[in-house]
Amino acid sequence: MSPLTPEKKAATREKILTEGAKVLREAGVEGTSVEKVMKAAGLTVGGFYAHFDSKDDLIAELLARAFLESVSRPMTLPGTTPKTPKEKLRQRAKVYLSREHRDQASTGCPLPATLSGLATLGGPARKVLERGIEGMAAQAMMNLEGAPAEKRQKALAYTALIVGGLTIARALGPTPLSDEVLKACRDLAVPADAD
Amino acid sequence: MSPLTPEKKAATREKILTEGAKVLREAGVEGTSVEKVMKAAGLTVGGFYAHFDSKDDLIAELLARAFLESVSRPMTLPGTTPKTPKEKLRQRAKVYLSREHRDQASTGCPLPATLSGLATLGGPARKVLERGIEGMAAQAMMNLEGAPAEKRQKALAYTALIVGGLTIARALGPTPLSDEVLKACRDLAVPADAD
DNA sequence: TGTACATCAGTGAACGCGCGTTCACTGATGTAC
DNA sequence: TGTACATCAGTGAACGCGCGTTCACTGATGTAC
Repeated sequence: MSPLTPEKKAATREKILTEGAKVLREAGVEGTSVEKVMKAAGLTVGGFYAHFDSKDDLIAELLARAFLESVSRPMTLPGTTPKTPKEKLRQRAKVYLSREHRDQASTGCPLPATLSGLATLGGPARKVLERGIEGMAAQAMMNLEGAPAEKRQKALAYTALIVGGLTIARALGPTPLSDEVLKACRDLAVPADAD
Repeated sequence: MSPLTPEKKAATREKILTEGAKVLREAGVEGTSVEKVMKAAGLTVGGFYAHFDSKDDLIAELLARAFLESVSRPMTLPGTTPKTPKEKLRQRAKVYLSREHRDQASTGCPLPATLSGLATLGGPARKVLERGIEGMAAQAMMNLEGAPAEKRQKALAYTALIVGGLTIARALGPTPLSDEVLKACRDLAVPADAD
């Protein structure tokens, strides 16, 4: 039926997406060049267009996947088993706002590197961002209490806080001030008032 | 002594910086091209290097100025006179996280458009960012209560929250979700518990 | 006061470079008979 | 089973473009005498 096995092509596409995800998280939208991604996948530039319509097409797909990963990422630290919703939120903030997450951008949240670049991009990428923010907020909502409207509002602010903290910390690099920002956001994200 | 009046040259430099500031806030570090800035200032590309060593030199100066402005910006709404520290903080958040501030990037806070790009830039730009964050936090600290260490921590988290909220809102554009994010951050920034 | 000269802010064309995209090609794979 | 052919993922060179930067120039301004 087909001259090449479709599985092989799909595998190549997967490889491009996997490597592209790393590049995107490190270099942002504008820093992600087609050649860089293809080289990382062990291929040459020209072949790219057998898998994607354009660079924007790739970026949109990468963002969509990155958000899915980001949301489905385990919220717990290895070796710990948080019980209460509050503990879960605290662990999530601890992981998201950790020095490790700040310093290893290539496997972490894609938002800090991409947020600024998205304003330039067109409609599709913005829709992806919208779904991504909704996803992060929905994840937080599961561990909040109160009326739905109140929970949603808290979840959105919580999301903005941890994203803002990580974005600033990444921009500052590994410095004392950067560490301070991370800690300050951890504490505001989940106040230690109740338990 | 000199062939041209130095005042005139200084005025031209000022014009480049003024117009450059607008471009930077709208287009970010990578979107700010020397030609764009010079055209906005009513000049041609070549003349740029009579005033600045390089594009990076311009960016660093623009950022430094933008932070100064951002910090010295009045925290009050026209026609109102907040009295208590809490009221001042609330007004600051209201202005910073307003739809107007989100939609008019060219005259607002430079952080959302520049944060992602700064990771790429070298040491000087990072130092400028550090001073900028310190400045914003110091401004918030003036209206916080408690022990100095506690105040500083709260101020840093407050800064990350409003910057994160505005950055996400700008990336989303003028949408209902974007409005929700702004409101959610305003409420978390200054809880309505005490007065 | 008038003329010749020096300075230099700003002009505009050119440079090398990396980008996204195109395209003629090649070679491995699968089909037809 | 063996041979001729078709397909198409991937190659590698080329394209047009915008970028940061350079550079020979020009023309208004100020100085020297």
